[in-house]
Amino acid sequence: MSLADSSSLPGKFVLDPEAKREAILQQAIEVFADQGFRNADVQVIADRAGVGKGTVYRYFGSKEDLFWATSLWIIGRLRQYLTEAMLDKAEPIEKLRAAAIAYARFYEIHPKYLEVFVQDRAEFRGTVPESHLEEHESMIAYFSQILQQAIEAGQLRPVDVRKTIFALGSMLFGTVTFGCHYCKEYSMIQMAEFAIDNFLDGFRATPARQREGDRP
Amino acid sequence: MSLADSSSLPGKFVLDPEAKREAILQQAIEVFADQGFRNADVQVIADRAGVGKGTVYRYFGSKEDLFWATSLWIIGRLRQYLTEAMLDKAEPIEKLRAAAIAYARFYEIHPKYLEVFVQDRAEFRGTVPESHLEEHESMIAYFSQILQQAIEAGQLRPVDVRKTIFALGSMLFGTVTFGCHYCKEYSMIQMAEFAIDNFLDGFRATPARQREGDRP
Amino acid sequence: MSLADSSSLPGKFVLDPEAKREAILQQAIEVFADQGFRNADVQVIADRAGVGKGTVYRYFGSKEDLFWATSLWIIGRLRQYLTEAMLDKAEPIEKLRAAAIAYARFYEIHPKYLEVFVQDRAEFRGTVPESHLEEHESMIAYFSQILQQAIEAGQLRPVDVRKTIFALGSMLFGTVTFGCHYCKEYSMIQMAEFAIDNFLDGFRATPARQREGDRP
Amino acid sequence: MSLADSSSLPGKFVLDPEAKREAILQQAIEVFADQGFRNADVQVIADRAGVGKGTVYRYFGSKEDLFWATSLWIIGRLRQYLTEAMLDKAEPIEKLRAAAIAYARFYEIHPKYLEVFVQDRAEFRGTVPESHLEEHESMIAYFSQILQQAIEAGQLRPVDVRKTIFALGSMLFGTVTFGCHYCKEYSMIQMAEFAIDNFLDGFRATPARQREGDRP
DNA sequence: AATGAATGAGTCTTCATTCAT
DNA sequence: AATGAATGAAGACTCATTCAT
Repeated sequence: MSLADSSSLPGKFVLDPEAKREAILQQAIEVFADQGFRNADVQVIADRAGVGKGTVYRYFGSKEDLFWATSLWIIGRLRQYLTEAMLDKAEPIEKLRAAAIAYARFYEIHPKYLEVFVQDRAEFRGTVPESHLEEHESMIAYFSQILQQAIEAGQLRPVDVRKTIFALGSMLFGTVTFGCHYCKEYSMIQMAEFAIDNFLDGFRATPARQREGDRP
Repeated sequence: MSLADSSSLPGKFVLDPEAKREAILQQAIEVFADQGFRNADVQVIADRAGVGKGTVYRYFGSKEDLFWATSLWIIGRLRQYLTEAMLDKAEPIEKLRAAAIAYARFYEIHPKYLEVFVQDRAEFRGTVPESHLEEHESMIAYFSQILQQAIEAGQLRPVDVRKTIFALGSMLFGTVTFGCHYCKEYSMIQMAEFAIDNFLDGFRATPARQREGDRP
Repeated sequence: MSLADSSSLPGKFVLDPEAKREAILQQAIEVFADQGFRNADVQVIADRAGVGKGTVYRYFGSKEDLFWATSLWIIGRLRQYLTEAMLDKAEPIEKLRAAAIAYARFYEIHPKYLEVFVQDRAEFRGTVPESHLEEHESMIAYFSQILQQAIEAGQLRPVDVRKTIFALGSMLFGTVTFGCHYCKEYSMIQMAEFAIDNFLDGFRATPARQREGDRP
Repeated sequence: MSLADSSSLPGKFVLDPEAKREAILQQAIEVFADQGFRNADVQVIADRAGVGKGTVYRYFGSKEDLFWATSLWIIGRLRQYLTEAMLDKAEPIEKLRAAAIAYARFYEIHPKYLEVFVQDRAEFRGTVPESHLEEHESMIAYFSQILQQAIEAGQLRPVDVRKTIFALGSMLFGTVTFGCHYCKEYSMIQMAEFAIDNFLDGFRATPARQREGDRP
């Protein structure tokens, strides 16, 4: 081992590019969440990530691109979290319910991610990048499929699938961003549970009142 | 009427203070909606309102206070709009439905107001002024009262009123901000109608399926 | 007496022009002293004087002219104060001594005046108005005359009168502005007494050591 | 020497940080002296120093800090100048006299420095930074020591050392700032020489009249 | 004469981005 | 590849002065 091989020396860690990229991303989330996109200072992100300012630009191109990257990263994590939450659910309708509650839990666990998400909506109205739309369409397609299964299994009425998924997504978005912004009496999860149950009730093939007590 | 009565002469209108305040406010809404709060330039607002920059500061104190003023003005208009939409409805449940749809229609007619609303949530997480909270609580109380009446009239199940109002508000907020941001296939109004109907169905004392066709 | 004769009604005093001018001047001194010339806000002066901003401009023309007016007013007061301090002194040399100590006492009693004086020197290096120079020359002439008398009376050596008066003025100015800015251990008056006594000693026809104890 | 060694090429000089800092400082002195602190525009300082405005802020933090830096720099130069002026003087009393005249010469050579000094007193009455007070106390201590030696050597009467040093400093400050502001007939140096000689005379153990002609 | 609303030129300060090392 | 010094455009806010009432 030569003296130049500093990567294995303690004290000053030399990160590989991927780890460096990840470090910048994580700090960017923190700073964007705390300060808002416009208020955030790239220098602060660089400092917290332990890299030079130029490196942030080398890796992400611009402050805006960095923001999109954080946003996309969060969406990826959300997708993964929702997927895992549905793993042990057999019934399509239970998958939807589990996903909805996981959605709230995700942002309850990571409130910073929520702030980034809100920034996303507020700052960049007409300029969502292609990658985001694709990711979004992909999730819609995924949940539409599950909803379709629920309908085909006779669990839900034959509703307009796309419209219903949008309504569900909107409701959840509203619940975590708005409801819990003004309402401190209930947690996001409580509100989401309340919302999804009523939501599903409205669409059930078998009216709710006849299923009284069929959930734990 | 003498020639000196310049206030009625065309060309250069001399606005009274209230009209000037209103003009600034309207332009502020436009600019905040188009550029976002941080991006907005007070000079631009002043120019569009036809006043000096100093006048904007004279009337509103600071850029932030100007923003709060626009935000509060919009909430006032929304409240008025919702109130009018419920005027000719007799049944509590019909009032809620009418208000929900009016909520969407309000932002569909005034998309700029929606952008300001979103800015509100994104920019000022922990710093909402007292006046806003009061206004908000006031609206919650008002709709809670209607919901209570619906319950007492036996039209809705005896749900947790406050929780339900929060859920309703969250759903509507989500519908107008998020749903229609990504979904261009349906109008806000269509989505809101879809959402409110299902929402109410979930809470009806008489299960939805037994009321098939009871709405026009 | 008609009802319109409001000047004699209690509650809201209507000042005659001279009193109003005086009120503005006094408040200007306070504000210039507290904030410095550049930092001072004419609006604040107007408010404190209980007049409109326009009135300040009507009476004094500009902020700078107002400053000169305050400065000149203070010099006038100083002159009067020094004159009174010399009234009961018979000997020329005692007059000079009394004036020097009164100079310090004047600024010790009115520290705000001192601040204005310092502003004067700092802000307007090359732009002293004619009226100030005249006032200044007038005081120099006055004290030169006294000094001349002291020389003719054989109390002081035949020094260059003008030079000596400048030296005396400089020393006193330095004592009140600088010495007492950094030195909190002695009052302006103590420092001025110490300074003037030594100053005069240097110029006495009869060497100081031979007059030991001839002052109380 | 390669062509790439651009630092020695004429035309566009690339200054090292210390030289750049110095350039900004020098221009700041000029501008503060000419315009006064409040009136000075940081942009002008930057332009004259040949750097970007941001660079000024990078080096000095704020306009006020820049001012303190110039002020401190000048004090440092003054101290050095006084020290050199005393080098070839053996007698304590001659050291004091040399320092006093050097004090005047310093400001006569660098009138801009004087203006900065006056700004210092006028603008920042109660907010002198610690570094300035330390510097000041250090100089007082230094001259007090010399004065003490003069007393112990029997050249001066046993006066209150601290008080006398303050009186001397005040007199010199007054001489350069005030005297020479109004009096154009004598140079600072002439006035200071006149003042210090009389000042010392007042404190001599041997009365002045007995030493007639002992100075050139 | 008195007022104070309106104005806009003037300034400090920040920070995204670049680029020489 | 990595850095961080340098930049200058941008923008909030102030306040002396004016002038219509």
